[in-house]
Amino acid sequence: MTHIHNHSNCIQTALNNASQLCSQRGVQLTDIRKQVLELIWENHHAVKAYDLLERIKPLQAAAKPATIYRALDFLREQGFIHRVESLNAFIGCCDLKTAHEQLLLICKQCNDVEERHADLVMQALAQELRNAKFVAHSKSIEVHGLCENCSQTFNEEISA
Amino acid sequence: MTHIHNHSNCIQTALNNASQLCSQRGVQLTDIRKQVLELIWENHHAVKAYDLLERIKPLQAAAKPATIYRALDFLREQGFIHRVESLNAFIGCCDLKTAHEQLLLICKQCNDVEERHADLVMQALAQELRNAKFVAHSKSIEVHGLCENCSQTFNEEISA
DNA sequence: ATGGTGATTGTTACAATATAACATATCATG
DNA sequence: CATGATATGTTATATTGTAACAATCACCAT
Repeated sequence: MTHIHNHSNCIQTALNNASQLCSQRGVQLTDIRKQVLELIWENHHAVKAYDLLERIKPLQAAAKPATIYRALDFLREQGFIHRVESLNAFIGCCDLKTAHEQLLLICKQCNDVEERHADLVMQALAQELRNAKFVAHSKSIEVHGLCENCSQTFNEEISA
Repeated sequence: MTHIHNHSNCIQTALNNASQLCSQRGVQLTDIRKQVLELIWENHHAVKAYDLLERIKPLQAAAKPATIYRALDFLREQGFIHRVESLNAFIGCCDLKTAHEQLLLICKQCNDVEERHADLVMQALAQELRNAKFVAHSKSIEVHGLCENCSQTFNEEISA
């Protein structure tokens, strides 16, 4: 994620892609699902399920935990979002086209989550799994730390 | 993890190493902490905090959630256990000597968790983090699937 | 030995995350 | 417009994890 970008593009792209893929797949991007996806895309932070619940209530007065978790399940099955395991939280998937296995870089400072393909990491991992004779069904690679911007800020602060 | 092994060795080694490291570090491996570590090492499955709570009650009648979570915090700080993020569960660390960043292979069938060094994966990841200019504080790599034994069993079943 | 200090544990209460189960409504299609 | 599948409403509860403060214990200097 570059620090400065036109985020409304991100949202629009995500919604358009999801909409199109749902049509292709014959599944329904209902109001609730779309609203949840839109709320997740409000920024590049990982979002908690109960935060989504609070934020969807103006739109869906009847919303309950199950409302959110069902929408999240759907969006995950369709590959539109990732679950950040180490945070019990969720982020929009930036890359619906290619393989849905990515590296997540989670900044402790600004809370942004950056998604990266990291082909070489995935290749090395695939080799390691062959060595281990382990048949993988799903992979999660999550790194916590400071993103480029925040580590710069940090350095400026301590040298000031 | 090989399927057949003398597990009492695993437990003894883990407890001895922990004990020795605590002495070196001037921290206390109290009864509770030792008992929790021993319970975690009862097998190579990931263990849930509240399962530990039930299982420590015969030994510590007063045990409450905080009892377990405090012990888990301590054991993690000391690097004696890993938290399996994708399971909200914990396993003993098999490798106290080298870097504490490993690949966890989690079998859906038998629930065993295998820890692997995966140097090449870590190298590729380090390179990717340099590319991203991301300063890592902690890493979690978790793969769900079938271990060697269980995938063999599975193949035998479907060919039978 | 003894008293002070920080570390550890006891205890109560509660917050945060997630699911089960069943009723109702909506949709897509014949 | 009837029907089955999909989606949502609703209530209740299970699971996971913390906060806050009191009591106790371990260690060290005197």
